[in-house]
Amino acid sequence: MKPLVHPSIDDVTVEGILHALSDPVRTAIYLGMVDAGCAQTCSTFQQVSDRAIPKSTLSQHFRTLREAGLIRSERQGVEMRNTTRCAEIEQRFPGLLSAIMAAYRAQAAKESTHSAD
Amino acid sequence: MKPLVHPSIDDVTVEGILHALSDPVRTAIYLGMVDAGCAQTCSTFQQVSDRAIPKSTLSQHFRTLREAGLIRSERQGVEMRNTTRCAEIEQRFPGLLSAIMAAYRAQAAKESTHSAD
DNA sequence: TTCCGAAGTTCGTAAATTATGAACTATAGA
DNA sequence: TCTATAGTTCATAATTTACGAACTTCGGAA
Repeated sequence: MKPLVHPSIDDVTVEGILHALSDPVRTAIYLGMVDAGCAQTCSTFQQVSDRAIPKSTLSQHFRTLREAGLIRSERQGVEMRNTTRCAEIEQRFPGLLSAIMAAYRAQAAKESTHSAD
Repeated sequence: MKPLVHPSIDDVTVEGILHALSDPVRTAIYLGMVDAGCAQTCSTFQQVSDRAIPKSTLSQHFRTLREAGLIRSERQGVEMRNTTRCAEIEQRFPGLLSAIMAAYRAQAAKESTHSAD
């Protein structure tokens, strides 16, 4: 297996971050990791919003998040511990991640309200 | 020609915005419009960062921005007047656009510094 | 040790997106 | 009415993404 690639924070790009977070599955994964506040394994997310994601697809999504610089993955025994790189990104692009996450949360809140109209 | 489609602000999604702005050409267009502070035509952007963009491609990029809800386009004679929908989006997703634009500007600033290292 | 199962990755191919040239539409002005 | 300009649409090539099947690793039995 190839070693994991993590871009240095200076190589992280805005377009990479936006692209990674423009996919609802990856966003669900990322938000889940942020909410958990601690390392998460891939298999934690096999089920995303009522939909079962094939593990090969899930693996690619984690790779996208990793290569965009959003998360850090470390092999630990047979599984993978994933943590967010929020702090580094906050330093490089202040306010970016929190604005995106707030927007997603606002959208989710609105959607759930909607069905009760 | 088909009439132009503009989503209502309530149908604008975060993923749509992030996807639209994860492309460097579209971002350059959008930032250009914001900087100009007034309506811009498509042809203003035929040249984006040293690269000539075919007009069919440019047309698609404008469509993507329009359908994501980022801009409003109105036919005016033979040309198209494009304006941003910043204010509406700011209301729906406070801070999102300004954080993204600030991040892009920070990145551009760093890149131009870089060559002078 | 050797074997087995769990967790992920990689590869090949199908499906979906995107880019772009060529042809077309609409409008202003001569 | 003719022509040039600004932009759109369409067809197709190129790129990206999804996912099943096969593979790799590691941990824990037996």
